[in-house]
Amino acid sequence: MRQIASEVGVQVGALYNYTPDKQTLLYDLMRGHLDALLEAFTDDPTRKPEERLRSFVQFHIQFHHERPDAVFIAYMELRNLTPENFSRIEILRKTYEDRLEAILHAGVASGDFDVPDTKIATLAVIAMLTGVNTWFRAGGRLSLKDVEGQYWQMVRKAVLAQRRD
Amino acid sequence: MRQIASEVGVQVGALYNYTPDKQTLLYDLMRGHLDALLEAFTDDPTRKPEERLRSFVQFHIQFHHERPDAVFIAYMELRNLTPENFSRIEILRKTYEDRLEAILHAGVASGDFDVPDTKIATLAVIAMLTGVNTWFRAGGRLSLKDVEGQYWQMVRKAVLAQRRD
DNA sequence: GGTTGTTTTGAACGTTCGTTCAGTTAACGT
DNA sequence: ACGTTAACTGAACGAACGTTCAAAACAACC
Repeated sequence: MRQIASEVGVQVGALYNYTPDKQTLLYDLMRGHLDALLEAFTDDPTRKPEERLRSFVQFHIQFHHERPDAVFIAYMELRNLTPENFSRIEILRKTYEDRLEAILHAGVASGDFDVPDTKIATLAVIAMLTGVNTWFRAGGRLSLKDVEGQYWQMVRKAVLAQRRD
Repeated sequence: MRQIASEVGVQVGALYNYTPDKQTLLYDLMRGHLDALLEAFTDDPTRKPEERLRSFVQFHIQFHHERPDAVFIAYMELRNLTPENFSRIEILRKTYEDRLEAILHAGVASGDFDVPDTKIATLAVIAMLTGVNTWFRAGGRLSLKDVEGQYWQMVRKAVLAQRRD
């Protein structure tokens, strides 16, 4: 709390005009992040599953890249939530996962995708995409667009139904 | 330190017969985990890249599943290392990544795999596999063998050179 | 059984932490 | 200019933290 106050340029007591306590502040930060995530994501169920998945991959990478601090907190501070707040955050996270799973499910139903278990594929894809935040920094060898393209190709191939031979 | 002492069944002062300070204890835990990881992993460069990759996937999932606490610490406590210790740990982690990258590189060279950038594919695969630890618990709907199989299929398809049509 | 060496205890130290609050300062409509 | 409301300061509180150390307990060997 003292570090936050100092970076904001205020004494620590002043923070308590904005949050009842530290736990609530942490919860509000995470909640705000996940609300923004769910609000920003758009999906058009009338499009082809492959197009919807491509949109998801691009969206996820871009959204997370723009908010490295929020993403870091949302992952690393989970264990400091009270059980009640943890449950609330998990519900939001699950909601987001369900958006991806719906896409994978549609693709399996249409025969475009082939995965044995859409739930597992969902978690695998999200883990893979979120991993970008741990290493990607703008200004390096590759642009974010390059990275998006490469991850999209890997995700696409991983779930696509293979032509039989 | 008091919590560790209490779970060990000892007073807090006694811990300092085993570690000079808390930072060193944390570093030793991480170091031990990564040493064990590198020691346990085996790779046979004379086998086919696809076989080597399959071994890697299976090994990674199994090894991490057997040590949930060590894995948790190795990821969540990174930020509490001093810069010197952080660098040392990063070197070990990079060494492990290089093992996987060597496999992917061999596969690309032989034409079995097709990825634009083996470094990115390496990070993507590891992030995806390590993600298993965040949700898999024995005794659920799927066995660890099932999970290994499904992740292997996704990884395999993601990096495999596609037949052209 | 006594001696030596190793471990553990129990208590204390100086910091840092989250939080509170009386008192001061700033903001603003009238 | 004044009065009211909102925001911030500065100092304090109790608790928890990492660490130290003299004294006590234990272990191992002759």
